[in-house]
Amino acid sequence: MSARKQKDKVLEVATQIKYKPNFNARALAKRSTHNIGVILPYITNYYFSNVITGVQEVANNKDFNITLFLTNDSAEKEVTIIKNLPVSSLDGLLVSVSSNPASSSHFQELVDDGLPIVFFDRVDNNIKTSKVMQDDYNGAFTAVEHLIKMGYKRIAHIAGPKELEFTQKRLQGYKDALKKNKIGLNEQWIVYSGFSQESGEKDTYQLLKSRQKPDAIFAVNDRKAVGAMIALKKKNIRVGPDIGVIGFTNDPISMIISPTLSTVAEPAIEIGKIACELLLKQIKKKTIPPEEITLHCPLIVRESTQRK
Amino acid sequence: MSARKQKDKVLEVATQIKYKPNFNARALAKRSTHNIGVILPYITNYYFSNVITGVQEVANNKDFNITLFLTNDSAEKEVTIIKNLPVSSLDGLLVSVSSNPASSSHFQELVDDGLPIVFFDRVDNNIKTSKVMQDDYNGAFTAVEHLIKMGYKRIAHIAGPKELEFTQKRLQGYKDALKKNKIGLNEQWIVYSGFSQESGEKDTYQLLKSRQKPDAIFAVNDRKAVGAMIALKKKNIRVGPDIGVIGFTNDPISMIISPTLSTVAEPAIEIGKIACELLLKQIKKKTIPPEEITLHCPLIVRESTQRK
DNA sequence: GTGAAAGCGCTAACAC
DNA sequence: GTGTTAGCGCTTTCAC
Repeated sequence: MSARKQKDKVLEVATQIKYKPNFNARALAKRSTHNIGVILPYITNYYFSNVITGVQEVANNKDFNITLFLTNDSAEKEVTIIKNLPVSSLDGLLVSVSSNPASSSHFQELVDDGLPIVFFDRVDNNIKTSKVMQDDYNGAFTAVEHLIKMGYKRIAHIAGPKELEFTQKRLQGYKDALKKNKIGLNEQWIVYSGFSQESGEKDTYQLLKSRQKPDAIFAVNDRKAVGAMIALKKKNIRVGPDIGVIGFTNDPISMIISPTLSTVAEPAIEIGKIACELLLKQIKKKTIPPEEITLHCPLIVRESTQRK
Repeated sequence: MSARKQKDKVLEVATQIKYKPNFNARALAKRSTHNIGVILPYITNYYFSNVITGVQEVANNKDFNITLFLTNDSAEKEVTIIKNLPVSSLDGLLVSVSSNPASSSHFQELVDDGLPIVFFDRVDNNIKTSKVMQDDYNGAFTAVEHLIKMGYKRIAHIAGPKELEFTQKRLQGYKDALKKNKIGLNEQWIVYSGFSQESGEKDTYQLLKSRQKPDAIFAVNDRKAVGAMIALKKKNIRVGPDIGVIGFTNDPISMIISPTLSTVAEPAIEIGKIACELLLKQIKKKTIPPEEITLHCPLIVRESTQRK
């Protein structure tokens, strides 16, 4: 029997007896697992669930599996997860950090150990690795300039937690758009809190109590914007004519709520795909230098920023 | 030095040099990986993302990691995933099947190989394993009886894909509620299609074209109900007074849309938790017989089923 | 109890 | 090329 035929025969028998290689043995011998970890705050929102979908798609194409870790946006849980991370069964890590991180040392240790890491969305700038994010600064800038163009003059901002990089960028975009258009900044009109719809509602009540009421609200994300709209509706204030509202994300809810919500779109799936591609590239060749990629966020105009 | 002290010393040094056990080696020797796979259609919706969150919570507490697989609701992709499943690095599997499955053999093979499997939500009744689901039949029954009590008489149903178990159960609940209340069944008022909002919108246009128009719509899920509401709004038909609408899920959007959407609540997180607990139990002791658990779904009355 | 050795299933290095 | 063997890092068995 020729070598060729013998090989075919072996292969045939292999499928016949349903031979499946043992991945643990292979990983042990090769020191490579074809498995990447994904750490993020939660998946029960539009943005993160779409990022994961993007990650999954490219990972799947390259025969990588993904192990999911949820921090529930708690810095302590994040540290616990990292401390117990099954590093030996991970070729790399995709991370979106929790709010209020105490330090970066837990991530630094992993990097020092040689584990490839790529941050997305909520990045940790103390760590020298690849990062992919949306253009938070320009997105915010565009949103606020849109409000100004629509004739709003007293523009408030309901922001996220102060510690997060992207919160700061959106805040800066807000401030710079005001400055460029020669509109004074009122610190009372900036409220910091969490990312939830409830936070948005509360923040809005607080704004409505200020001596000089704002005539527009730029929310750090769509969920807070929805909260703001609910608060305004409860106070019988018309969204648009009385107070304009604009969000950030382009959550499908923005098209369903009434009036429909103007917003800045985040390319969530794309972020997931690119982050995963970057990580895979780094896994293949550990020496490539870190890259930082920023994706454009288009303005989407709907009803909530129409004065009439 | 005493044995006790020596042990302490070793442990101390272990943490000092940051010793981390190799999980692949351990898995290879123990034939157990502390890793479970989760296969589901997608995570970009309220229900599945919450199920995952529940799964994650109990898995995490027991030091199990989860590997995520997304079928994108495609039967072919599901088969591919199963064929390439890294069985040797999985202690068990949690599955919600895709629509239109061709057969059950791919799951049966895994079961035959001794891999513990628990189905949730979209179960495969050809396979003898544990299953956890919501009470689809009674949930649907309650929803339709609620419509009848509110005075609606010509009740339509926009359903999901015919092949899925839970679609059939919700359909049966619909039919039985009509029968019990002596309301004739009109087959024209039952429309089958996908689960998306767009499907709900299309289905509704189709219903509006029928000779005798329905005065209420029971949608198989909230997304389709939202689609129905959008269709009705576009046709200037008042949701509630003209045509009542009720959904199934209790997606947060049901509280945000206007009018707010009556629905039947699915205990998504609970489903995830229980499914994972059941799987972990089975992993621990492979001989325990399969269990089937059904969770109650409470009716939630909101504005979309108020006639005035 | 304690310590040595075999073996989990695979890959890579080595000798032929 | 082709076939053999050592070794990945752990657990478990077995002899002491």
